[in-house]
Amino acid sequence: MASTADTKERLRLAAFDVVRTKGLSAASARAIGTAAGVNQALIFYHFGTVNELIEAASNEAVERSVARYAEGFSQVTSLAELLEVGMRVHDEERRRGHVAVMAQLMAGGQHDPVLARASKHAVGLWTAQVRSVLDRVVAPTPAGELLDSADLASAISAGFIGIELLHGVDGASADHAFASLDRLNALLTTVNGFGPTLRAALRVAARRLGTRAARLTRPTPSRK
Amino acid sequence: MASTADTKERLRLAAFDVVRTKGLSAASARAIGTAAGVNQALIFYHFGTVNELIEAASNEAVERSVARYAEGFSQVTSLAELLEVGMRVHDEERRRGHVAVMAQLMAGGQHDPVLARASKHAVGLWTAQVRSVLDRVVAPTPAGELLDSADLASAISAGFIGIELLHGVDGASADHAFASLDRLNALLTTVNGFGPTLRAALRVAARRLGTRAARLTRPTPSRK
DNA sequence: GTCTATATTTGGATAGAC
DNA sequence: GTCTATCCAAATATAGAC
Repeated sequence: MASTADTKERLRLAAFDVVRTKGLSAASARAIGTAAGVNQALIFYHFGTVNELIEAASNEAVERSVARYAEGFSQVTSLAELLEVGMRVHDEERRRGHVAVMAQLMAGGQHDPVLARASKHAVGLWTAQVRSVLDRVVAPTPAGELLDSADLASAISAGFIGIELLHGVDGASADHAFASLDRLNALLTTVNGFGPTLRAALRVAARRLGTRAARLTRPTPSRK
Repeated sequence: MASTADTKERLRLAAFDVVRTKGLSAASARAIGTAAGVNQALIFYHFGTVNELIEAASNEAVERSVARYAEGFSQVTSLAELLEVGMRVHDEERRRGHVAVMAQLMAGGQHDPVLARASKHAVGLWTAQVRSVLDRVVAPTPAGELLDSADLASAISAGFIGIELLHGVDGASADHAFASLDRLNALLTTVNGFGPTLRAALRVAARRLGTRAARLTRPTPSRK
């Protein structure tokens, strides 16, 4: 009592699982079909190509994940709480292998348009979620004057992906990187405890340096 | 007038080039052999397996790269200068496709021990280079009291990899992430302009938050 | 919708001539 | 050391029976 039109669902789940446990390069039609307990030919019948199946699998997974934590994020009221919730979410998503899958898709997406689209969608959903919290919670605070929510949200996404890859290759080094994020966050939270004169001094100094840094960045716009 | 024992060298360069331009999944023995202008069988004769060739190619490239910028890093005397040199190096290495190759290898290294070893070596060399500058230049300053050089160096490496992947999938988003790094650096540099009382207050506050953040981190040690 | 069978291509790897 | 020829495994994708 199983095989109806949820064969597609089983294929999506199996595809996600194979990418998660064995990596993108091992996610062949045969491997996924076997994992799903159905014939590999059904992948092409239902999804067209293997990568389109993987895209569907990723989309489904990321949409569920973001929804899963949406309430938790909505209850955040400070930068410190955002740190706390964000780290809990990241930790849980890491354990579930979801970050690993995203990293695999992003690497594959560098040279495959379908995987690129899937990656952009996944990263975009997480970034939007984080950004909305930043806008609501951090923007009105002193630290918010020094940061741009879109910038920071993208940086957080990129950082998590980078740390995930580092982790799979050199776990100790990834732990170091993670510890560093804590410190920077602590610094930001500390800024929120500053008085008005101090804030003004910070803002001026940061602005001076910010424009200079921006000038250095410009040589590499998003050429693609 | 060419083919002597530098066939190995041509294979290494070709392997690097194929990974750079077409990605790891397209780096087959045949593709690399063709790019090198030699027969694919020579890959197995000289290097054993394709991945071992790719490892040799990566090792050679990263060693040359680090040496290439070593003098520039050695002349850095401040955090602001480190930002400047670091961004110039990153920009140049990105244009040369070296960051892209590292990202490909790290993704592949998640499930392949040879590629994992190559990735660890590459990331390790860059991290060590950055760390040595941090130790020399930043550690004695007020910002240095808030940061750990090993932590920050790993975070920088991870961040660059993450941004690279993000760039290939959503260029605009990657630009946002990069801008954010500038701002954080500006903030750190600003801290270096603080007077002694201010520094002390910062240090105490950061330490308080740091230990709390560390407690949150601990649940995910470098399991592998 | 699902399966079996198969056409076709591509990839890793080796044997053996030169 | 290098090449040709080749074996074998695995991959995508399709045709056609059920």
